[in-house]
Amino acid sequence: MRIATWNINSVRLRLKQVLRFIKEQKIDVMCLQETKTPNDFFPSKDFDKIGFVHQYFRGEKSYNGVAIVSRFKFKDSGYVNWCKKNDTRHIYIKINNNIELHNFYVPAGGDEPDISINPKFKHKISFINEMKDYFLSNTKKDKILVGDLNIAPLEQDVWSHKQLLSVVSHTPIETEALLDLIQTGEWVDIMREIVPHDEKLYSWWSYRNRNWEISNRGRRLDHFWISKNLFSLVKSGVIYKDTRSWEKPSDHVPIIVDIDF
DNA sequence: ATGGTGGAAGGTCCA
Repeated sequence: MRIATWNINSVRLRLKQVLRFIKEQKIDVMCLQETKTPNDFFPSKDFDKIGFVHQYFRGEKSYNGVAIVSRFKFKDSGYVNWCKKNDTRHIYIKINNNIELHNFYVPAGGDEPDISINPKFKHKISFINEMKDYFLSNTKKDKILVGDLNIAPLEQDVWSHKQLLSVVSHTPIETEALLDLIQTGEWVDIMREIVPHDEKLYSWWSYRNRNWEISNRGRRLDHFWISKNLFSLVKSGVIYKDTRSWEKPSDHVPIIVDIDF
């Protein structure tokens, strides 16, 4: 089974790119973040046409929104309202063998990395802490977690560790919280299991840099995790950088993982 | 030190 995750920054504006990606890469289950559209306007029929008739999505006007579209039937679906908000940042489904697949869009956190003055940053930290509590109390062992977590946890997950230490996405408060979440949840960070920690690895390049490929000031904000006991089933994992060069690109690129079930 | 760009809106917020 080939599962992919991608923050597409508007599912309606990026529809052609998503369909092209699914087709070219032969994706089976596609997880999307930042769909930015209410459920009534989600382009269901366009996914039906390519055989992705199994769909679950939660969206809202202008902001957030997550979706899972699949060529395989899934058993169950649901979501959690994190931080007592109803802001469409999470859904899950159960794929075959009752494996839970969670799709997250974690708050970006604003500009100021200080919970006492920046409510957005406080929200982000609370969100990560709630995820930790949730997966500690959810004792089910067979899980996958994907999405835009808006944190680049390791030194080589950003173009300059030193220069980004006080930039939201790479502050110690965030990176320590995320690494703690990985550890306590007994997750394997698949891409970092495959790519050595001393190699740069990014999934996002800002729109604000026209020469994004030359300057290569990226960050690894997007993640694909799996429960430790399932990791032996993972056959490959790739951050698919090509889409960043496509016409009208998202600023994020997809992650593709092959799992043997 | 600042602003650079893009998306959903149709002014302004968010990333």
